[in-house]
Amino acid sequence: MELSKNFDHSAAEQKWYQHWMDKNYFHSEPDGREPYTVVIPPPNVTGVLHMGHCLNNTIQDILVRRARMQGKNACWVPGTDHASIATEAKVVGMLRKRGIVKSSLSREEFLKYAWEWKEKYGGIILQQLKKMGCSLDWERTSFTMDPAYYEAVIKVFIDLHAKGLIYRGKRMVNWDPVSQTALSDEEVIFKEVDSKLYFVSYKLTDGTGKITVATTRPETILGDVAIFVNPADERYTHLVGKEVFVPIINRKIPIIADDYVTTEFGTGALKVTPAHDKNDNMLGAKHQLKSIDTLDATGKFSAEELIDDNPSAQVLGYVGIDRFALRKIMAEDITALGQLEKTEDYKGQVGTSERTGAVIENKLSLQWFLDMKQFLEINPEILENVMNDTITFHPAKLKNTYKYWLENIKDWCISRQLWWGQRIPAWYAPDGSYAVAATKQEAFEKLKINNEELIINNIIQDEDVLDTWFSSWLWPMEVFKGISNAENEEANYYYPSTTLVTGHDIIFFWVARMIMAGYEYKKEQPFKDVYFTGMVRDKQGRKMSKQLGNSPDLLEMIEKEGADAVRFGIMFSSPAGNDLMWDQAGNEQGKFFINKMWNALKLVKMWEGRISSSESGGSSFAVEWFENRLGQVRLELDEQFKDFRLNESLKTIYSLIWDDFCSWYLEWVKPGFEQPINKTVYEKTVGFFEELMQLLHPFLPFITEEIYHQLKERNDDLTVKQYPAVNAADKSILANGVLLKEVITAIRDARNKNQLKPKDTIKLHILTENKDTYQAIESILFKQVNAESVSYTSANVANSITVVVQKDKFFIETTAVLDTASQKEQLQKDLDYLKGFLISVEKKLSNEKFVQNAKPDVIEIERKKKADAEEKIKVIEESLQGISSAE
RNA sequence: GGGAGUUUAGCUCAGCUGGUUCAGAGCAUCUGCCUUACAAGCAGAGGGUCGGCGGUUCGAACCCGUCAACUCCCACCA
Repeated sequence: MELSKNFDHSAAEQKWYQHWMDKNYFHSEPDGREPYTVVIPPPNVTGVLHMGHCLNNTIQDILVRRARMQGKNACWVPGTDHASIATEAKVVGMLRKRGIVKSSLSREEFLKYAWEWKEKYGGIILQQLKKMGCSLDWERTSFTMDPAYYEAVIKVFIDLHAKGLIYRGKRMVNWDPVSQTALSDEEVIFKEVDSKLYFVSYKLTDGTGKITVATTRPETILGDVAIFVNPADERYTHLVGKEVFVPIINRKIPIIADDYVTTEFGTGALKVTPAHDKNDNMLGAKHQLKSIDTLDATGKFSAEELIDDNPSAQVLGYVGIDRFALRKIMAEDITALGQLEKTEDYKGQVGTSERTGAVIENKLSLQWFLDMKQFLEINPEILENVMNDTITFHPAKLKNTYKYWLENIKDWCISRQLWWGQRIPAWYAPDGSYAVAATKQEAFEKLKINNEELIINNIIQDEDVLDTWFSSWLWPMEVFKGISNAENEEANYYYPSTTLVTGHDIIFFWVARMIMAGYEYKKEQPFKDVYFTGMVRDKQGRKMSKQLGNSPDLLEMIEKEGADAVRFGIMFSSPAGNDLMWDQAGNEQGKFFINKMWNALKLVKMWEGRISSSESGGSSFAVEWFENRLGQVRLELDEQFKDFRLNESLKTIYSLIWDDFCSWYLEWVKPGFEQPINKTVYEKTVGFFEELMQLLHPFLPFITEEIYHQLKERNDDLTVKQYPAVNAADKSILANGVLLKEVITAIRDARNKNQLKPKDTIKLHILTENKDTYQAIESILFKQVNAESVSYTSANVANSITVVVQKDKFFIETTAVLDTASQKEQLQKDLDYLKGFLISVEKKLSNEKFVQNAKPDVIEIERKKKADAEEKIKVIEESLQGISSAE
């Protein structure tokens, strides 16, 4: 069958993925083999594939495919995360478009819409992974809100609550006024913003003067409960103990001394609003001050807690005004009172919501927390086993980051004021008491113990759901039902998983917490290696983002350029843990590479029809050399894979195929025009090509499978073909290969420099002490430098171009006019370099301290260098004489 | 404010235990080729004070100190 001019990626991708699926190659069941388990970092169910996923999943696929070909029982589990905030926001947005307001719906109605939405759009991202060629076990697709998974999350909550690790409390939390929910510290992103520092004076109640404070948030003034100064600050010592009026509202508040206050900042006087700031809250608690919240859940002014102050009409006029608008109005109103002394420009950090981008408010709120410190005390392996590499981080530098986080850990706020997610299994009685239980009935039984009158219909479940990460931290266990059905056969076989591949941006969100859950519930690490990928950036170094529009459409790209080319592009430049600058040019290089292999295939297929049964002729050296070269590279690849240096592996294979196989080997065995090819050589060549495809397969699965099948008729598939054992390489053959390449290059260079046309033939004379070596490679040399004859000589050959390689001399006899001057110049240059080199080596060897201190083998190498250099100098000097005498 | 990292060719990066597999790769550039698989190619070539300074050592891209620039993480001094 005639081969197409180019590789048709669309057809191959469709054909082979379907074929692999039909054969069920990606499905895994526990058996006697060693498992190689990878759980996908579940993308958001709302997500679409982007470059980050492309990198991440390509890496996972490479690892999994290689493991599969190494005879391991590879299992790569796909799935999605319910992503409570992100998904709820999407559903709310969708409803708004249809003219439905969330608050008009009951919880059940809302969830019905949410599930509808999930069923419709939820699986898209998984389908997209198929386009990339990912060899996931689709029969194991999981979702963090699957019934069993849901049950597992609830079970864990109840268990941790029973152990006293989960508690409910009124704490200062990060409040997102847009999604109207509490957030964990990790979900808050600090951004630098230009703001203003307002200098506001507060009048002393005794009429003796005023005190001025600096604040960035004048809108919180009505919630002030005190002014603080540093006790050592002489400017204010006389004021401590006095009272001032809060502007506008004229509530009396005290001036208190506390060394928390920095004298250098602003005026050295600090207004304190315990309801709106973590530090203020801490100060308020320390000095037993009350807390007055002046904002509602949406960040609008609320006068509810100001009721004691008999708010004026002016104050009531603020009700319902958004905090940022209020800031301006407040500044104006204080100015009108003559109490705004000045403003200064100020750069400050503002916390924003990771999901909505809204500026976070600190808010005192009743929430559920996980006691992290206690959790870590119970499970010291969480830190220890990362530090001692039981769980190995790649790159290792992230161990520090991990350690620092654990050592400074704060309690994890796990409740969210949302509907989409696992609903907190706590039930409240009308008297405010509550019970944590799996079902309403159980909760009722518990509550009834202390409340005999209680009626079941009067207890109500907590309205909130759990943080998404409180479900995804169970992922490596629960995808095998390791929580909901602990100690089942599959969980025991596949857990702990082998390698986790994820972005370093979720080391705290996810990786650390999976390690926590793993040790708490399985007393075992969740994975052995963690490969952290960097962020994908554009070639200017900017993060890929929707706003910038610098993120290419991955699916469109795959469609156009092929999955293999895209995989090549992203892998070719992605060192572990470092950000990678993605450039379209990488895809081009991938396409060129694929084309190169396709052409090599065409060449080999051309030989198929003219195989000579004669065993004579052909180059046995080329075959032997490539066989050994393959073995050498296989060992190199093993090392690289061990350290997860995947981009280096790809480069190694790339060069092996392009340079060693195509540029050297195929040229060496290529028969003359329309000449037959030796049968053994042909079969070996096909075998080599197969092995190369096998090595490359994890990286570029489609083209390699296609070529594998094109090479000859067969019933097996590359995807599951097992790697052969590696034989130790024969060093002398490899050395001869290096020599041969060097000689060919040097002679070609000499031809180039002497302006010989490619078609001009030459007569080659070799002056060497190792004639045997050259006789083995003579036929290749002959062909590769376009010589009409090769012969051996024991003396310089006059009127020829002289080339020196290692200790051997080559004389190129040609009819073309020779430029002896440039030849001499070149030889002289080499000679000068060698002489300088020799001097440095001799200096080293005559240095007593070197001879004393250096390792014997290093000295031996230096001695050899000296001898080699001396010999080579001699050879070049002779050549120079030869040229001079010929003139 | 604390911590970590980076700095090597025009660009993106390797360089793992200090020593000839140590100054490398790919891309880009230059020269010559439409050579019977491939011009998406072939054959070659040029290009770097290894961020600066100082030190340790027989020997430093590599170890130490220091300065500089950039990046990231953590931390809400209002």
